[in-house]
Formats: sequence, C-alpha cells, structure tokens
Amino acid sequence: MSVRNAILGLLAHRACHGYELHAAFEALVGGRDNWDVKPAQIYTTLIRLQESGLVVEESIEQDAGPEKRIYALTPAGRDELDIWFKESVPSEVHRDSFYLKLMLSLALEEVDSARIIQIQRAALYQELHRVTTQRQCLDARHDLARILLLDKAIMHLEADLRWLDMVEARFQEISRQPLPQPEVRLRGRPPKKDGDSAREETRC
Amino acid sequence: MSVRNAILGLLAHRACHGYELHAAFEALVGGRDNWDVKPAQIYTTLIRLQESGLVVEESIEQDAGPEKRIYALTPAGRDELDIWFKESVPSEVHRDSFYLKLMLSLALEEVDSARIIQIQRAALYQELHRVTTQRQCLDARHDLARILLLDKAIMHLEADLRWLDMVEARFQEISRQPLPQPEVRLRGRPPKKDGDSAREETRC
DNA sequence: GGTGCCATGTAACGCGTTACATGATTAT
DNA sequence: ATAATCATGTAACGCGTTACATGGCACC
Repeated sequence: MSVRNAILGLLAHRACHGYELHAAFEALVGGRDNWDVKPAQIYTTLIRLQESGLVVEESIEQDAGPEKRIYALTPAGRDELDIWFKESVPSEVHRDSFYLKLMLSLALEEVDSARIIQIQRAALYQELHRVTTQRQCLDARHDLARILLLDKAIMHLEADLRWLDMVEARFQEISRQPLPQPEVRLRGRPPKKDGDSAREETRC
Repeated sequence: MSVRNAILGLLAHRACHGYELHAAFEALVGGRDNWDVKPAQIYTTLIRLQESGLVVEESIEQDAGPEKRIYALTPAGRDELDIWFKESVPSEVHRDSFYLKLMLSLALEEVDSARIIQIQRAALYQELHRVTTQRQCLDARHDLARILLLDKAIMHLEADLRWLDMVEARFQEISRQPLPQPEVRLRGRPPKKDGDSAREETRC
C-alpha cells in the first residue's frame, strides 16, 4: 500500500519510468538501510496501477539506449492520491510479534520467558545504537527529512525498551503468584452482542 | 509470519483443530479489536505448515458433528519454534507510511503539509483514547497480558504524537528558509562501495 | 574486456484479506 | 423455525520478497 501510494505521489510530480521511481523512492527514504524497495516491486506495482487505470504508459523512449516506458498519472490516479492525502494513515495496528512470542513462552513451561525478554532487549539496544549513529552523521540543515525519520525510529525503539522494563517489573511484582496464563482456552470471550460498531469505546 | 509461529506455539501446547487455534489466537491477543485474524488465514497457514512438514494432520474426529482435523506439531515444527524463541523478533523496520506521505506532500506544492499533520494527529488522539479507555476496563490481576499489550500500543501512540510535535516545531524553525525538498532526484546516493556489510555503523 | 550503471522484466512463493460456500449441532 | 455457534474450506486478489534473466552503454 505504501509503495503504491508513493508511486502515485512521485508521478504527480512528474512522469517517470520505473527505474527513476525506484531511485526517487530510495532518495526519499534515505537508502536501503531504512527501506529496501526492490525494483521488482516497483514494476509489478506499476502494472497493477495500470490495470486499475490509475496510471498510463505514456510513451516508450527508445533513443539510443534501452527502452524506457514512461508512466504518467491519470485523473483517476490523481483522485486516489488526493484521497490518500485527505485521510489519516491507519496507526500500524498492534500486530505485535514479540507480544505473541512472550505470551506463548509463558504458556509453555519449558521456555524461559526471562531469556526471551533479554534477547529482545539486546536486539533493541543494538538497533538503537545503529540508528543513533546513523543519525549523528547527518547534517541538520541538508538532511532534515532523514533525521526526522530516524528520530521516529529512535523514539519507537526507546518506547519498546521502556515497555520491556515495565513488563519485567510487572512479572517480578507477581513472581510467586501464578501468572495469568493465556492458556489455550476456548470460548475466551463472551458472545458478541449486536450493534457493537467500533465506536462504542467507553463501554467495557 | 507471526500467525505461523503462533500456530506452532499453540500446537506445542497441545494438538488442536483449526477452529480451536483461531479461538486460542483471539484469546491471546484479546479480541478482534486488537488483531483480527480471519479463519481463512488459519486454515491456509495450516496447509502451508503441513506442506513444509512442520505440522501433521493427526486424525479426523467425526463423532457426532462436523469433521475435525486435528493438527499436531512434528519434531521439525518443534525445531522451528525453538529457533523462533532463540532469536529476537526483527524490530518492525521503519516502513513508515506517514513519513512518505508527509515528504510527498512537501514535494507537491499544491498539498498542504500542515493539514496532513493535523489530520494524522487527530487520528492518533482518537486511537489513543480508544486504547486508553479499553485499558481502563481491564482488571490488573486477571488481564495482565492484555494490559501489557495495550500499554505498548499507548506508548507507541504517544511517541507518534510527540514526534508530530517535533516535526511541526522543526518546520516552524525554518519556516521562511526553503525546506530541504526531498525532490524527485535521481542518483540520490553515491555508489555503494564494496564490503559495506550491515555492521559498519560508525562510519558515515 | 571487465565492472558498474541504466533499464526492464518474469516466476514462484509467503503472508494476509475479502468474499463466498457448506453443513452440522445447540439454544431460544 | 431460526439464530448462533461449531467447523471447514476455496478462489481471487494485493502486497512484498527472492531469485533469475536480459541487454545496452560508458569508462578504465
């Protein structure tokens, strides 16, 4: 989804061929380290966009070199882009692999959950160090965008680390007391009543 | 990937059929609001796991009811699970849709980036409110796991909001000065030299 | 005559989603 | 009866990845 919309955005700037889009995307995110987009994805996405009528193959340049298919935004594509700009991006719902892992490690007695936490913390610190270092190499004036991106990553990594500390603290609080095992229980939640759209937040 | 591993974890606990796995997964993450797994995904993942030899169809119960295929973990499946427990989960690399959107809005003069930020902030606050409310309805003793999950979500949302504030502040700092437009430029990064594995972090 | 950039793809697979479909049991 | 729950799937699509493949051009 992100790449698709990014392509629309880049084409709104000016018509491009696939290779240029790939290069532009990399420039936008600051290199492969941050977001490694494969050319294959660009080209297949362009095909899908073309099939949806959001993009057209404008012309094929062939002057002294490999053929270049120039893609341009259609009015429908422009509409899609405007819609994207008008709505918020859904907040990366909490599909949290680590949480799952931790819970499953609690359910399986033969797995050491403290170890799981320890491993994750080490990885987070390592990543934090990598990103922090990368950030310090950038010039505040020229690379503002990249700095902002890295700052966001740093803030999230720090949040993850604080969360890990919190988890450990909570586990130690109740260290003797049997943990609320997320055991494989069926019929875990009461039957959903009707009319509960996503909006009834205040009700428990 | 997460669901796949979660299934392995649940089957390590005991052999199940698809429906039970689906229910167990929902119990684990605390309902559809947090992580909506469709039955279709469970069943297709089970098929893939079976094809990979990580899971076997143990038997088909048929006593007085619809048929139930009971799946069990194979030794190879158990190995995979142990490997998962042994390594850290990769830290959700910063494939940040909103960052892309913001940068593209800067490149397109006809789009108001301040508006983009404003829309996103509103959505984040709304989500934060939803999650916070949901969290307050839980019992600290019985629902510890779910509380931890929601706490993580809250911490991430707060980080996102702080980041938005930061972005706005930076933009205002340099409000007159031309923004370092992430324009569609090609050849954005110098040619990669050889031997730069992911480890050389300290170099710029 | 390589190496590296420019430029384009295809094939196959994994994960996830939506939509559709079937049928049995149990509770009201 | 009919609704909900139990239980299982298929088909098609979207997004992303890996691996493979082709070829021209420029520079040393």
